[in-house]
Amino acid sequence: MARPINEEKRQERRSRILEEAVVLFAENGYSNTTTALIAQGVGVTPGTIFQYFPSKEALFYAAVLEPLADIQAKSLACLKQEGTPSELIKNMVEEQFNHIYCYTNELRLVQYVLGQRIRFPELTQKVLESTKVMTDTIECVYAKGQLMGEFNKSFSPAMISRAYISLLNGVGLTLGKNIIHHPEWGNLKEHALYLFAPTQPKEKAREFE
Amino acid sequence: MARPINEEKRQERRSRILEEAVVLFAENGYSNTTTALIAQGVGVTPGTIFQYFPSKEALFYAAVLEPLADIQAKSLACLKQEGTPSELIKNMVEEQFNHIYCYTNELRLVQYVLGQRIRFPELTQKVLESTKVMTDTIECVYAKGQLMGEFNKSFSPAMISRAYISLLNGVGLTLGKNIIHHPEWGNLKEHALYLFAPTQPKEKAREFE
Amino acid sequence: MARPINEEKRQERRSRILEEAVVLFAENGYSNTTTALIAQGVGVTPGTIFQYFPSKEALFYAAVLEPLADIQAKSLACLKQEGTPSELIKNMVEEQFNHIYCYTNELRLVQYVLGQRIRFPELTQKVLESTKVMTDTIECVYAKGQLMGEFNKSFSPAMISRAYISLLNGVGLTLGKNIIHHPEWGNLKEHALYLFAPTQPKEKAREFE
Amino acid sequence: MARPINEEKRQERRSRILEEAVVLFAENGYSNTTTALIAQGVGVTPGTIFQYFPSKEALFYAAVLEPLADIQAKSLACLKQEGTPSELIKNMVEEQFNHIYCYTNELRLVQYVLGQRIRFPELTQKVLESTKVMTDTIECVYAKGQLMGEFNKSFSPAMISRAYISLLNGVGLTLGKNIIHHPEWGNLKEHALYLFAPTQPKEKAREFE
DNA sequence: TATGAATGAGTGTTCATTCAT
DNA sequence: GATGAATGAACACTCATTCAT
Repeated sequence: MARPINEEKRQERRSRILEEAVVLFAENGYSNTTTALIAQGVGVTPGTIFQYFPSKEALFYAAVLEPLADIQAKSLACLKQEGTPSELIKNMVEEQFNHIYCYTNELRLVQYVLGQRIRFPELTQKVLESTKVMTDTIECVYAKGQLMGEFNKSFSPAMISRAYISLLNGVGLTLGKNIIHHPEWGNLKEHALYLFAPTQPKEKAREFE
Repeated sequence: MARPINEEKRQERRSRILEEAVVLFAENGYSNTTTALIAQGVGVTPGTIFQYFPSKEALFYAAVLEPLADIQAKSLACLKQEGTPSELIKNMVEEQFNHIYCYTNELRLVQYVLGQRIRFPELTQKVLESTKVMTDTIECVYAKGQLMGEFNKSFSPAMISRAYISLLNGVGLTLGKNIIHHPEWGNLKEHALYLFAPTQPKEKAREFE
Repeated sequence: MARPINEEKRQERRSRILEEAVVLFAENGYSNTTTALIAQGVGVTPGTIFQYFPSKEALFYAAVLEPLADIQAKSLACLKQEGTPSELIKNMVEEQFNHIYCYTNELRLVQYVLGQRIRFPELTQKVLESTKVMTDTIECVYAKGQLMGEFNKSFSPAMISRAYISLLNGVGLTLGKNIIHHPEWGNLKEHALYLFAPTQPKEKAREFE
Repeated sequence: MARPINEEKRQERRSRILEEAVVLFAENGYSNTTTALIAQGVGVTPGTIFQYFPSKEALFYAAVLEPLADIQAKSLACLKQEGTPSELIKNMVEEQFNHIYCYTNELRLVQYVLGQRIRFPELTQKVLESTKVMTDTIECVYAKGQLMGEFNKSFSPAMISRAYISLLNGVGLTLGKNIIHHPEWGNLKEHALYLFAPTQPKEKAREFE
C-alpha cells in the first residue's frame, strides 16, 4: 500500500531532476553543467541525483530523448488527424512554431547534440531516427497533397520536408528568447508554410499587394 | 641582434593552432576540448598554445570570430558586386551553400555559441552583431529587388532575410558531413532561392512540371 | 534527515588543516607550499582541502590571521588584569617571550607577510591593524606607569612600545628553534624588560654586579 | 684589447641583474619572482639571465649574500676604527640604522631567508656565519667597554649583542618604507644605544626630565 | 531513502631552462 | 653575446561518483 505513494513521489522527483537538467544542460552545455548544480536547482543533495539516474551521462540522455519523444508525438499527432493534407501541414507548422517557444531548452538540447555528432554518436543516431520518422511522415502527407493539387508538383517531397525541418531548427537557433514578440514572428510562421508551395495562397498574397 | 622576420612563422603557427581549435571545439564543445589535445593536434607541447593565445578562452573567441569575419566578408562581397538584385541574391545563396560545406566546423562553432547565449554572452553579442550586418544588407538588396519587380512585393524584407538565414543555419545543423552528395542537395539550394519568392522562376518551374 | 552534529568533526579537521598549513607555509613560504603537501600532512586527499577553504589563498589568510588573533588576545589579556603598570608589562613580556617559543611558526608567518607587503597588501593591512592595537595598549599602560613613577619619564611611550615590538620580532627571527635552551635566553628576556627603563630594577641589577 | 671593455660591460650588466633581483625577490619572495620578470626589469630577454648566472637559485644566492657581505664590511669597519668602545658602538648603531633605510630590500631578503631556514639551509648557514662575525665583534668591543667603565657591567656581552641585532632586525621588519620620516625614528635610534646600557647617558636623560 | 564528506583523476596555466639563429 | 620560441613538469582547483551514517 505504501509503495504506490512512494512510487509517485519518486516519479515526481525524477521529473523535477530531468526538468532542471534540461534547462542547465541547454544553457551551459554538458561538461559545464555539474551534477551538483542540478541537484542544487532541484533542492536535493549531490548524492540524490545518482539514486534516480545511474550516471551524469544517463541523465543527459534522458534529458535529450524524453522531451524529444514528447514533442515528436505531438507533432505527429497533428499529421494523423482528419483533414486535407494542406490542413494537416498547416496545423503542424502552427503546432511546431509554438513548440519553439514552449520547448526552447528541449530543442536547443537536441541541436546541441546534433552539432556535436562525433562526441555524442549514440544520441545523434537516436535523434536522427526520431527526425526521420518526422520527415518521412511529412513527405508522405506532402506527396498526397501534391496528388490532390494542394501543393506545387514541381518540388520533391523529400527536399521540401528537409527544407522545412531546417528552417524550423534555424529559427529556434537564430532567434532569441523573445521570438514570439518579434514583429516578424507571425510573418515568419506564414513563410514557413509558403515554403511548402501551396497552390492557393492567392487570397493571402493579394491582401499585401 | 633582433631576429629577422620569423613574424611570418609565428603567424603560420598561430593559424595552425586556430585551425585545429576550430575543428576540436566544434566536434567536442568548449569544456570537452583540452588545450593539450589541441596542442597535440598541432604537433606542439601543451605550453606552446599559451605563447600564441593568452588563455583557452581567448583561443575559443578567436576560433569563433575570426573565421566568421572571413565568411561574412565573402558573403557581403557577393552582394556588393555589379548586377541586378536577384542576381546578387542568387550568387550569395550559391556562395553560402558552398560555405556550409567548406566551413562546416566554423559554422557549427557559431551555432554552438548561439545555442548557449547565457554561457557566452559576449561572444553571442558579437556573433549577432555580425549576423545583423548580413541580414541588413540582404534586406536592403531585397527591397531594391522588390521595387524593380524581381521579388514578390507581398513579403517583408526583414522577414525574408531572417527566414533565409534561419534556413541556412538549419541546413548546416540538420545535414551531416556528406550533404553535398545528398541527392536532394541541389534542389535544397534552389529552394533556398525560392524562399525569396522571385517573380520569374517560371522557366525553372516549368521544367519540373 | 539532516545529519546530526558532525559540525564538531568538521571543525576538528579544519583545525588540523590550518595547523599543518601554518607549519608548511612558515617553513617553505606561500608558493613553495603545495596544497597537496598540506593535504598529505593532514592525511587526506588533495581535494579535501577545498571542502574547508575555498582557495589556497584563503587558507593562507586563515593561517596567518587566526593564530595572530589568538596570540594578540592572550597578550592583551595580560595587560588588562589587575596590577600596577610595571607588573602588567612584566607579565606581558613573560607571556610573549614564551609565545615566541610556542608559536614559532605562527609568528614567522606574520613576519613573512610583513616582509612582503607589496605582495600581500590586504594581509599586511590586517596584521598592522592587529599590531597597532597591541602597541596602543602598551603605550597606554606605559604612560600610566610613567605617571606613577614606575618608568623613566624621559622616553616617549610610542617609541618604547615600538622598540619593544621590534625587539620581540627580531628575537623570533634571529634565534633558532632552540632559543629556549640558549644560555642567554633568560638574560635576553630580562633585557627586554630593561628596554622599558623601569625605575627600580636596582635589586636585580645589583645581583649581577 | 677588446676584452677589458667587454668584461666591464659584463660586470655592469651582472650588477644590474643582481640589483633587480634583490628588489623583486625581496618584494615577492623566491618562487613568486620569475626570471622573466627580472629580465624584463633589467631590459633584457629571458635567456640572457642564464648567461650571467647558471640558475635562478644561483642568482638568488648571489642576491642574498653579495649585498650582505657589503653591509657587514661597512658595519665592521665602524668597529675597527680608532676611538673608545662607546664611540665605536655609537658609530655602528648610527651606520646600521641608516642601512635599514638604504638597504631595505637587501635586509628584507636576509630576513626572508632566516625565516625559512629549512627551505634554505645552506644560505641560512652562511647568513648566520656572517651574523656571528658581527655579534662576536660587537661582544668583543662591548666587553672592552665594560672593562673601561663605559657600559654597565651587569649585562652579558653575548646577550647584549644578540639583543641589539634582534632589535635592529625587528625595526627593519615592523616599520615600513617611510621609517625615516616617522616622528619616533630618531628616538628609536637612541634607544638602540640605550640598550647597550652606557654608563653616562646622563646628560641626555636630564634633558627630557 | 537521503545525505554530504571524501575521493582522485583530470585540466588550464606557469615558468625555469634550452638552443637554433 | 644576445635572442626568444619551445619545452614539459608541476600545481591549484574541479567534479562525478561513492558510501558510511
